[in-house]
Formats: sequence, C-alpha cells, structure tokens
Amino acid sequence: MRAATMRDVAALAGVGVKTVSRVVNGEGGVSPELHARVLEAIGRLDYQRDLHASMLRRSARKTATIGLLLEDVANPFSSALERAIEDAARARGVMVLAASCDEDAERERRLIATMRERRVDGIVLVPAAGAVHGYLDADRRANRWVVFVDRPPRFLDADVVVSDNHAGARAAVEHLLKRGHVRIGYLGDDTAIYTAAERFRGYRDALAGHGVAPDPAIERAGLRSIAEAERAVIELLSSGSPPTALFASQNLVTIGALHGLRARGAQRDVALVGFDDFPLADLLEPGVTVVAQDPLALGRAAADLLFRRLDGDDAAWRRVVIPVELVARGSGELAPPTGNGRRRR
Amino acid sequence: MRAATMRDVAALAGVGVKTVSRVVNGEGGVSPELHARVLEAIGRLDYQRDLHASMLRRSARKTATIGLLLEDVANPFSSALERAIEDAARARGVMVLAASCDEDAERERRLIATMRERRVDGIVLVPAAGAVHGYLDADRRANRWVVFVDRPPRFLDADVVVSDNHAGARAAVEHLLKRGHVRIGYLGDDTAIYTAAERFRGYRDALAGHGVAPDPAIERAGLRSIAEAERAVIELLSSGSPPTALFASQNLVTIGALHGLRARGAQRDVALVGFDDFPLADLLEPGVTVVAQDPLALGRAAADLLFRRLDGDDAAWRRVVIPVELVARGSGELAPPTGNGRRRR
DNA sequence: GTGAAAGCGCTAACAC
DNA sequence: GTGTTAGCGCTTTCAC
Repeated sequence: MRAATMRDVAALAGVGVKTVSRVVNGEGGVSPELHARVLEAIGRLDYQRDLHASMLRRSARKTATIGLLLEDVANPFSSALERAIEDAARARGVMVLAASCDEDAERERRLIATMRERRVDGIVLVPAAGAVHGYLDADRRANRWVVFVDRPPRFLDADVVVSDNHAGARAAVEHLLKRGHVRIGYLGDDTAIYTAAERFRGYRDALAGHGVAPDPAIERAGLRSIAEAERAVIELLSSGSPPTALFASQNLVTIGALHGLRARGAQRDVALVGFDDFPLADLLEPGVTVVAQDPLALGRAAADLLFRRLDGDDAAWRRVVIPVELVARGSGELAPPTGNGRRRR
Repeated sequence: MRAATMRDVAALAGVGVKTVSRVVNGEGGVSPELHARVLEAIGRLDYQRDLHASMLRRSARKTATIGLLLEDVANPFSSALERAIEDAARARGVMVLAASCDEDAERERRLIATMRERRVDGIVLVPAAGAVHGYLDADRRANRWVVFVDRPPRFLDADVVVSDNHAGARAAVEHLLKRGHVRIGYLGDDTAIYTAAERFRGYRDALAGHGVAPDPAIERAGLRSIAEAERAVIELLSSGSPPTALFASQNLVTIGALHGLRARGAQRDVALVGFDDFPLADLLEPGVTVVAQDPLALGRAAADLLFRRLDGDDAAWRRVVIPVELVARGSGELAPPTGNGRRRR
C-alpha cells in the first residue's frame, strides 16, 4: 500500500492541498476549525510529509541531512567524533549519513558521490590516506561545503580541524627524555597519513631539541595493525641495543606495543607513551601514559564550522587546532636501566 | 550557484532530456555518438543526478537509504553493530542514517519519524528501554520494514535478532559455581531493558540449578554507569558477608566492577565474570573472563533480514538467536577463599 | 533511436 | 483565510 499524500489528506479533510501544507509546516493563517479537520485527517491516514519532495520545490533547497566520512565507524576515535557531530546535528534537526572509508581513497570518492546524489547539505570528512581533493573544488562553487577533520585536505583549500599532533608528540618524547631515556623507539602508522607524519616530526624534533641523534634502527613506520605493532616491539627488544623507551604514535599501535612488551615480560622495564587515549588505559599495570586527544572537541568544532557555512558564512577558510594533553599514568615514568651494572644515585 | 540539472546537460549536448536520462541510468538504446556527447556535457557541468527527484517519479520508490537507531553510536557494542550493517548496506549501494537514542523512548519515536520523512527504505532498531512499538504497526501495512536487534519489540510482532542472553548468563554463573563459589553477587543494568532482565533470569536459574538460594542483599540492579557500578562493588565488599564472586551483566558495569575491586585491592581475591567482551580485557591482570557477544554477527543477521524483506520476502516473522561464548582469562577462575580459617583439601 | 508531454509530492506565487 | 496553478528534477508513457 502506497503512503498517504497531501492530496489524500486534503480530500479527506475537505480542504485544498495548500491548507494542508500550511498546517504541516505550521505557517498559521488557518482557521481553528480547518486546522482541526486537517490534523484529524493526518492522524487517520498516518500521513507523513515527504521531506525530499518538499525540499525539491523549496527555494532554500536543504535536505537537513549531512554526510560524515570516517576512517571506520567502529574505531573508538571515529565513533566519538561521530557522536559529537550527531549531537550538534540533532540540535538543529539534521540527520547524519555515516560511512567508513577504511583508508581507501577510491572508496572515499565514491561515497562522496553517493552522498551528493542524496543532496546532503554538507560533508564532514576524515580523508583517507593518499586521497587528493582537488575534485571537490566544484562543490564550493555549487555552495556545497566540506569540512575536514583530523587531517587536512590535499590540493584544496577548505575548513579544517586538527589535533595538535606535532606538539603532542614532541611533549610525549620530551617527557621520556626528561626521565633520562636516550634510546627512544618510534612505532608509527603509514607516514602517508598526515597525523602519522606530524607525530613523527614531533618525535624527531624532540630528539633534536635535546641533542639526541635519531637512530633509524629503532624507528618503525607503516604499522597498520595491532599484530604488526606487537611484532615490531618484539623485534626491537630482541636487537643488540634495544630502546629503553617507546613512543607509539597511535591507538592500535600502542595496544600492539603493550602486547609486545607483555610477551617479553618487559612492561615494567621499558617505558611507553602512546598518542591517543583509550579506555582502560588506567586499569592496566602499569597504567599507560598517553597524549590524549579530544575527539568530542574535534567533532564539535567541525560541526560548528560546517553549520556556520550552511548558515551563509563565507569568510576565509578556517583552521582550528585542538590542544592535546599528556596524561601520566605510570608507563611513561619508568626510568631507564642504569648501564653496565652501575647504579645511579 | 545552482547545481546543473538534466535539462542543462540536454541543452549543452543538444539532445532531449530523456536521452540524458537513458545515459545516466545506463538504459542503452542510445547511439554511440549521442552517448559520447552526453557524457561530455555531464563532465563539463559536473552534473550529478538528484536521487530523490528520480526516486519520486519511479514506480519502485526506493531511496537506497536505511535508518539505524542505536543506543549510542560511541559505545563499542553499538559501533560494531553499525559497522556490520554498513558493510552489508554498502554491498548493495545503500547508505545508512545512524542515530543514538540514549535509552530515551521519546527520542526513539522522534528519530523514527524523522527517518520516515526522509523515506528510508527500512529501519534497524535497537529499541530504547521502556519504548513500546505498537505505533509501528502502520508501517508494515505501508510496506516499511523495521528489524529489531539486541532487544525484541514490545506490543508488536516483527523480525528480531538477539544474543542468547539467558544461556550466556547462566553459563557465566555456572562457571563460578563449579569453582566452588556460593555467594555470587549480581551487578546489572536497569531490568526494564530486555537484555538485563534476561541475564538476571539466567543468573537466578543457574543458582537454582545448583540448589543455591538467591540473596537479594548481594544483587544490585539499575546500575547505569561505570561510577555507579564501582560504588556498588565497594559497598558489597564492605558488607558483613561479602560475595566471593561477581557476575557483571554488562560492559560498563564490568569496567566499573574492575575499578571497585581495584579500589579495595581485591582483584585477585574476588572472582569476576562479565557479560559482553571489551578491548584489553586480556591485558589486565588477571585477564577478565567474559561471556563474549558477537555484535558483527548480530548486525549481519539484522541487515540480512531487512534486505530480504526489502526484496519482497513477506514470510512469517523471524527470530534469530546469536550464540555467545565464554572466554576464560583468569578473573573467573579465581577460587573462593576457604571459610573460617579451615583449608580445603 | 529519440523526444515531447504528463505527473511523482510538494511549495511558490498569485488569485479570490 | 483559502484554493488554484505552475513547476522543482526527474521518469513514465507514448508518439514519432
């Protein structure tokens, strides 16, 4: 059975369609009597306006729907971001079409096209590794806005919200340097990913700032999973001159590192600071010291930027940087072993 | 600037709109020459079909969009479910409108109405505590399908996918009973929630099966947060005759219980089994024994049911029960202390 | 093969 | 206050 239309309602109530439209949209200017009759008919027919048909005809053609492209909706960082954006959207009666790119640039492109077909009012995008965004230039001209979160666009100017990756990574590594560590291993994601590259830069800059020469032998990039990170740590610890501390540049990498340390029984000997907080980091022994990002703040800022654009703000592009915070819990405060059997005092 | 329409494309290519439509929808029956000219015009104008306008006129009026209502997109159980449903949807070119109800029945209702306005083809719903669903009856008649996941509908017959809550809880408690525990505390969510009620039933049935009388003094329901669960555990452990083991009927409650045990230094003395697995449960000391649900399987089954309905299957309602699995990691295998200073042999 | 006209459900513009 | 007509971007129908 086909859903009831405005015409059905009008016929049942014995009024014109425009009167029904006025009631449905709360425009006023309808006599109490007709108003009641229309509501009655709506109830009887279980009528529900077709938003897309209505928006098709309207001059301010909005669908009250935005698109959200994440790396993976199931990842805690992504889903916190999603939640923040959903809350901002709900406050404005806007719904969210959410999707996962899995770092696949081609999929990102296809998903954006699919969202376009549905005429979303705007898009919040965590770009996939390696994706370029020049093709989005046409959108701006068509007044369709895209806000970038967590990572900036490539080959495009646009609004962007990022964490302070460089400063956070630098602070993490300095935290370790201050405790006397010199051989600090780096464990990181694919450096094609902006955040990974920034954090690696922070790591190197911290070392340089303390006059420590980097040692590529204890730097591992391109770790794409918990298992890979675990293997990398086991390898590093088995080498001739193993690191006394580790900096893990990402969530999953940190967890993999924990597994690796555990496998070698080294969790109380080798210091560890991770980038990005995760649940239960405080319940582990020792607690895991991290540089905590604020995904809710990232999401709120992104939603805020997007909705301002949708409200007509066409000022210059904005770049919002969300601060991060070092949370000391134990693993990052482990001292380096004293060399050659000598004890420090 | 307004987005290009089919008429713009037709004008630029020097053909009729119907020819453009044929090309866009890959209908064939267009000469190679005109086909090329149309594609050229589409590229030049960055034309993108308006899916909703197209579906408005079509006879099989589908939006290729489904709705998904979760408890909270940021909760790991919910987001795993979302991911499974997204994957099934993407395989069919369908997008997902996701939203969080936060156990608010009124919000659930409003969100469903909002999704209706957008003419979603169907809805996957994790119902809010206390929500009733009789009003959805109209939808079935209008051929709009709703599939329930994790919890069944109330006052409505519909397709539903649930975990085997009763058997899982029973297995968890029997696991503790077999190790000699008799005073097993219950920590649970609001029993207005179906899953909480089922798990409580499993707990009681396990006790009864072993001839153990329940003691309401060590049963705590209505725990809505980590902090509440933590407080409940501390309270239980401070009482005259504290439990020697705990069954936590849910994710957050388990984590709260861990905090509580830790606060009293009892994590190696009081046994614990939780319902629902969580990341890092294996890295804690001792590892946390849980009854693991399979949210991906729940999501896949729900998506499967919904898409079958959308494909025209109108057989009887289906009820799918997804099995759960007890994962022993240490905390559930702790033995009870030997009473009155006597040692068992 | 191709295109003109009608109409999907709704609102804008304008009548009464 | 109220209703009528046209038209949003597209597909259907049907003529050429």
